[in-house]
This record gives sequence, C-alpha cells and structure tokens, in this order.
Amino acid sequence: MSTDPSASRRKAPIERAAEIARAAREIALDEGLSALTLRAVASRIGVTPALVSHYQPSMDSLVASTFGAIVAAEIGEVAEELAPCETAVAALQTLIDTLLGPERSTVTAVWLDAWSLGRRHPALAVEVGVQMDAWQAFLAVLLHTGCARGEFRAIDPDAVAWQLLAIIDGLNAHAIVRYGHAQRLRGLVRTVAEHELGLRSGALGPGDDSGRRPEPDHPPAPITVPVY
Amino acid sequence: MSTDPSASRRKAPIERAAEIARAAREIALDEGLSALTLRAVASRIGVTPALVSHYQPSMDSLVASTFGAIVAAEIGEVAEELAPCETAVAALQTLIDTLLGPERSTVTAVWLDAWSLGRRHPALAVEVGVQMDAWQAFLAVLLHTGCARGEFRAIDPDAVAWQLLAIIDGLNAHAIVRYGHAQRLRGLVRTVAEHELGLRSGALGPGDDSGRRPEPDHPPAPITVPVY
DNA sequence: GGAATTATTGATCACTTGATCAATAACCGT
DNA sequence: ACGGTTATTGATCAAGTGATCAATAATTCC
Repeated sequence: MSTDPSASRRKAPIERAAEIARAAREIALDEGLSALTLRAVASRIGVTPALVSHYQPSMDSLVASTFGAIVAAEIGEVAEELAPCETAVAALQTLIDTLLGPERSTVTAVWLDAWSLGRRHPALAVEVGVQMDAWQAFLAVLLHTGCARGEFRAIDPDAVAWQLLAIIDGLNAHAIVRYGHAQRLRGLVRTVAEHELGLRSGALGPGDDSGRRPEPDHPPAPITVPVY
Repeated sequence: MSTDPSASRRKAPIERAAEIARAAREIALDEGLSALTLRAVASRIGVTPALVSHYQPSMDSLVASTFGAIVAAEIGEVAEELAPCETAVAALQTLIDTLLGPERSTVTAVWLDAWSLGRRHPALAVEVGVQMDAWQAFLAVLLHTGCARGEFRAIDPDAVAWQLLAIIDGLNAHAIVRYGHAQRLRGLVRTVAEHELGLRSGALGPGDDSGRRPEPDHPPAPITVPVY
C-alpha cells in the first residue's frame, strides 16, 4: 500500500523523472519547444519549479532530451506502421503518406522550433543533428533493403534518403504556413522517389497531382494561438 | 550645416526610423530574429530603449516588418542577379545556384526563426505567409515566362514554383544543420526542375551529383554561438 | 519505534524582456 | 532671440525566465 503512487505525495525518483519527461513532451508538442519552461513543466504535474530543477541539470538539457524523445517516438511510430508492409515499395509508400499527413504538423512544428532554437542552444543543436541522422539512417535502411530485394535501383541510397527527407521537411514546413497548397504537393515526393529509385511512374500511388485533386481541407490541430 | 546628421544628436523622424529598421535587419541577420530586442536595437544605434519603443508600436510588429524587409531585399537581390540572363533557362539556373549557395545560410536562419516564431506571433505569421507568396509569385513569373518563350513545358507552373521552393527550403534547412551533405544535394533541385519543366537532363547545369563531386567544404558564416 | 535519507517545498535571487511616463533638451518657425 | 514642438532621455514597472538553498516532511532502513 505504501507503493500506491496515486495517493502518495512523494514519488520514487525514477517515476518522477519519467513524469517530468512526459509532461515536457506534452508541452513541447502542443505549445512548442519555447514553451518548455521550468514553471510550465512544474505546474503541469502539480509540483514546484524547484523540483523540476532538482531533476534536471538545466533547462537546456531538458529541451534537448525532450526533442530527442519526441523524434525517437516519431521514428518508432513510423517503424511500427511500416512493419506489416511486405514490400519495400509498400513500405516507402506508407512512409511517405504518413510523413506528409496532416497529423504530422505538431511534430513538424517541433522540428521548426528545434532548427531555430538549435542555433542558440548547443545541446539542442547536437540533438538535432543526431535525430536528423537517425531519420536518414532509418530511411536508408529501407532503401537499401529495397535495393537488395531488387525493388529499387539506386546508385546511392543514402543520398536518396537525404533527398527525400529534405523534400518532406520542406513540404511540411510550407504546410504549416500554407496548409492547403502544400498538402496538394505530396505527389512531388512520390515522383522524385520513383525517379531516383528506378520505379515506374505511379508505383508509389497517385502521381504528381499538383493542383488537380482538391483534397478535403481540414487544417491541422491549432496550438495556443492559431496564427498560421 | 544644421542639417549635418552625423554631428547632431537629434535626428529627423524619418531618418531615425530608417536607422532603427536598418539596425533591426542587421541584428536579425547576424543574431537571429529572437535576438531582435528593444535593447539590442537601441544599443546598436546608441540610443535609449525608450526611443526605439517610441518609434515602434510594439516589438512584435518590428520583428514582423524586419522579417518582411529582409525577405523583400532577398527577392530584390536575386531579381537583380537574374536580370542579365537572356534565357529563362539561364535565369532559373542562376536562381537555383544563388538560392542554394553558402551565403544564403544567414537568410535561411531568419526563415527558420520566422517559421518557428510565427506560431506565437500573429503579425509575424501573416508576414511569413505574405513573403512565401511573394517568393512563389516571383518564381512563377519566371516559369510562366519560360513557358511562353517555349523554353519550359509545364502544366501548372504555379505548382512547380511551390515545389521548387519547398525543395530549396528543405535543403537549406538541412544545410544549416548538416552543411556538408546538403550542399552536395543541390543537383536534386535541378533534376526536379528539369523533370517538371520538360527540359533535357543537364539543361540546368551539372545534374544530380549526389555523393560524387566533393565540393570545397567551407561552412557558412557563424553566428554568436556557432553550434551547428 | 526511532533515526537516517532524501524527495519536496517556499522563498528568493539575478537577469531579461516589453512598455510607460514625466522631464529634458534640441531644433524650427516666426 | 524667443517659444513652441517634439525627439530623446532616465527612471521605473510588471512579468517572466532559470537557478539556488535552507527548511520541511515523507519514506525507508535498522
């Protein structure tokens, strides 16, 4: 009974640390990395700012680790979604659709924050680099596998991975500001992927449908101040 | 002699306003939009923070207008560089090379700041939208012209403009974090442009040279804390 | 049950931010 | 030369930030 965590006020350090980390991720996702303050985390879990400070060497490191955790979770989710795919083509198709879906906008916003804040916060900067590399490595494995299976034909799958990620990031950034138009450009990624991987046009789904198919225009979830 | 502005302490409002705007642009470019503070601007031109406040309705609006001015100048510079080009192909080639050059990293950083800050600052958000549209319009004119001259063949030049800008923005964002690799991916934009505009491969210069040509690896100019 | 350990608090510091307002002083018109 | 206009200052406020430290109280160990 003494281990009942819900009623007790004092928690085990590991438990509290996890609670802080979770609160930090939530704040970052729905208010942005810059809203990740000592007091915001504290008030969200109902403790004193000093306690959060006690568990973290500095806010800089909490911001960095929170960003890292969010991206790691992102990759994990996508990996899970790709697991049932039986071909590399199907997996790539799913990956592209997932990464360009409207529900990605919250994570994209975190990426934008990280790119911007990273210029001032060294710890975050290295984490951004690490997570970009992690994404590239993840996608590169998929591409290499596809090549090995004879589904793809690419001279340099690693470079193609970087290319696709760059396009996706660019489109997602645009989608945050101009949701409607960017969403209509999803075919671009497929087109480039098909071209770079030696696939026939349309192999990854509906092709470059720029300005043709008017998709349902439901904007992504707003944050505190829905400005974009 | 009473109009000698260098020796006098009191300046004409228009002159002072211009001075503030210029200082704001400089600060934004070499320290980021988030470093654009009342006191930073004041100290740079050697006046009191209150004076800057006197000339600006709010810092939010100064940040927004400064961003707008920077991007407007960016477009202007590129337009000037494109002027001597005699063909649309040459112009597009120049545009791509310019926009992906290392000297663009300072402006790219401002874009990243703006995308991130825009989520919290409505005035900046609308300015970001306006300037993205301005860039698209600028590029679209070039593409339409090329089509009219028979150099390009595109179904929807406006959509292609958005595509190219998204790719460029994605690559530039990557270049800020991972300078080396992103710089090697410049061929991607050319490849996509050639494909979407019905050009022969290589028409826009050296093609997709991913991981082949080891370019000179001089990183862009650092900011206050060179983290990336 | 009592004592040691330590999670947690409350108070507080130093710093930065944007903003306001009366007071000052430079410039211009007459 | 003088007076009015107003650019400019200095002081100051309130809000928000990260961080520290002694004091407290809950938990565990013996």
